[in-house]
Amino acid sequence: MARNPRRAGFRTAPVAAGQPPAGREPPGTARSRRTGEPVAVRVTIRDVARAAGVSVSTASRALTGARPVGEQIAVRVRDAATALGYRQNRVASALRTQRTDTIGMVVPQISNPFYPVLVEAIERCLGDDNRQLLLCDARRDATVESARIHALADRQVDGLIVAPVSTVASAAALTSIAGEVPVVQVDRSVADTALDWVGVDDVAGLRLLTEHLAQVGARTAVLVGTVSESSAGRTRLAEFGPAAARHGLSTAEPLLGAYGVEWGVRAVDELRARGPLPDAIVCVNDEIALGVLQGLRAAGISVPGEVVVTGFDDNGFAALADPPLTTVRQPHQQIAAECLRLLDRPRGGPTRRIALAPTLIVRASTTLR
Amino acid sequence: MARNPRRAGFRTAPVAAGQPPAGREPPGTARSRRTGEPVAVRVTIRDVARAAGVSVSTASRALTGARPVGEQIAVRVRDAATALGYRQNRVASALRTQRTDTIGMVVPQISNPFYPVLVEAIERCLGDDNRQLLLCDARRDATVESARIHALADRQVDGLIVAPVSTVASAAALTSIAGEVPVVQVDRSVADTALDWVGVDDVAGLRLLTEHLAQVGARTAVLVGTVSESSAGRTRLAEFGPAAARHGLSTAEPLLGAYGVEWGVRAVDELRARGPLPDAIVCVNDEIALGVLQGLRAAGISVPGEVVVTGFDDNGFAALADPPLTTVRQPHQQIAAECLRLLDRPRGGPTRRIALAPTLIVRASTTLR
DNA sequence: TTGTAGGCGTTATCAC
DNA sequence: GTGATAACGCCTACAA
Repeated sequence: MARNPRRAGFRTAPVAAGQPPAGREPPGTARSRRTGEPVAVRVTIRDVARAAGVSVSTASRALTGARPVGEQIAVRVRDAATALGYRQNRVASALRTQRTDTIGMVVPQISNPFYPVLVEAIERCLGDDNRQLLLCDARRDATVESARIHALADRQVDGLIVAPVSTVASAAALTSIAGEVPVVQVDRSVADTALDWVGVDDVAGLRLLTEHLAQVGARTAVLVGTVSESSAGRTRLAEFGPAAARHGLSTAEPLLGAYGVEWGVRAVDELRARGPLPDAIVCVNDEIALGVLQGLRAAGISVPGEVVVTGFDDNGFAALADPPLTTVRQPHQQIAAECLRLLDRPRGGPTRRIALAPTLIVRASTTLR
Repeated sequence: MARNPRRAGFRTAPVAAGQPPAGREPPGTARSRRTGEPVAVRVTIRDVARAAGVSVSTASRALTGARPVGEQIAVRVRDAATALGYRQNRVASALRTQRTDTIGMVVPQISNPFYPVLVEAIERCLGDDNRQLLLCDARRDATVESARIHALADRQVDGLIVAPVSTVASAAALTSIAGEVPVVQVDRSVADTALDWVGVDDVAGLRLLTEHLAQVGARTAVLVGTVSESSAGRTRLAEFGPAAARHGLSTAEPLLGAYGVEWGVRAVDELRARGPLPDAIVCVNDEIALGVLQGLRAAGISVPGEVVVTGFDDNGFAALADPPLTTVRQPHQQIAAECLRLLDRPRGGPTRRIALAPTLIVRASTTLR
């Protein structure tokens, strides 16, 4: 029974305490970028504890405030930390606590001007709380998106904010990852209704627009939208008809194309080929609207004289267009705040879909002067 | 001597092997978001090793490929990993290897449309390499910037890409952090010349612009720039005079204001107050140029008929302006690639400043048809 | 080639 | 309130 000295409970030949293994360079050794000489070996909490003459545990408690600690000692530890220039190793801390204070975010394409503003808003909320944002771009590709989502989860982000590339193709990865980390969808959403979502209230937005169009005297309107799989486009498409009807606007068959300015330009051609122009052209986003304005200008059609045009989002360049574009502004800061609120709330609550009210921004593209 | 059984080399009452401490919930226990029940306890490399019937080290080697491993075993391990749905815990890995496969980036303001394109380019390069981008926004504030830089360093990013807020105020934090993590400046730079920098070749850009202006018949030109501390603005300001002179353009005193569209609009007023307009208005970036176009339009001055206008950056909306804006396009993808190349190169090399050649994009704002 | 045994830096548990 | 210690999950020097 006692023949094998290595039974459970014994350790084999432990190295003498306090004597580092040596023989290889410890991974923490930094080297100066310029000189190549070793510099500023990382200051750990052990160093702080030693300098303050306390144990590592006490130092930790004094610094994190996890538990009460003697008045005098707290000061000594903090002073030592400052003197040594100690900064907590967040990686080690994360391994232990399972918290990274880092939120992951995946957007379909950061160069779509809608997202930088949203990112900025989220980053602002997080920064106030001393958390960081890990941002990924899905290149409008659900496969890339899935890889990014997993990469973020592997890095133990505390939460995940995703604007899904596709209503259908994004669903699987999102649903599966939601089992291991809190997830909130923003702007767009997948078909799976068990996932939280925060975005603009498209119905309200279209109501604002159609109401305004009716007020400026439009009788007929057409929607220029996208065939894309994005849910925002779909909702706006679905809600346009009813909203228009409620305000006495008659509508023609919507024009659907690819997301982007180019489509807006071409849509004008398609529209003219149909026959006489409607009173109003309602675009599902500002980029298409900017394309439409460009197309109309090229065709020598005056805005708002012959036709009025609206966008959606207020992407920062809408105000600079010629004529400046009437549009619906998204409540970015509110959206950001709600996303984080949902991520931070205790798990187990019901699924939420939060649609926030937008603001109508009236500019010259719908108003004669 | 042997009185104290706890001398170095002995462990005190280790817990029986294989018997978890119990009494509290292990941190890795996940709970379903919806049901609150424990689900899918984290799969670690131990589980994989056990399932494959090998030791943890062998499993690690098989998965990371750090060292050769038996053919059969490799397959067994990989199969087990797949079957269990094992995914590496990057936090633990990072603690051990001191690598996070994560790059930090700090931009002055992500809603400045120049940066999303750059971020996208960098993200693309990284994604190809299975690395992630940790993005922060400095809110145009060097204090915030410093906090962000340190937060990223504390998270052990493998490198740091920074577009400094200020030539002077950003220098201290950047220089100090460069001692512990590779840093490269992008677009803008601080005064400290010991830091690597990658950006566009402003001199070449201004040469392209002034050459083009001379070709289209301009004789006089004025620069609309910024008083900001950004280095790009400074360089363009400094280089404008010489470049113009080389191509026989006479220049007036530059107009300097705040970064942004509004300044462009106002600059037109200031310019008109001076007297007759020059032949060309050269703006240090597209946003100012868009403002100038708007201001000129409001004043009923025709572009390019009475005055020609140029921008800098080709920010995506330059093409949509009325008239479309002649500008200088930055080589984003090249800039991104060079940043990463500098970060990844072995330490100890000389400081590099890499200025990449831009492209002139001629549009209607300088060309009569 | 494979297994054993620390240890990366931190925090949580336990005993005092 | 304080200290000793183990463990988070992984990787790797060393021994076999």
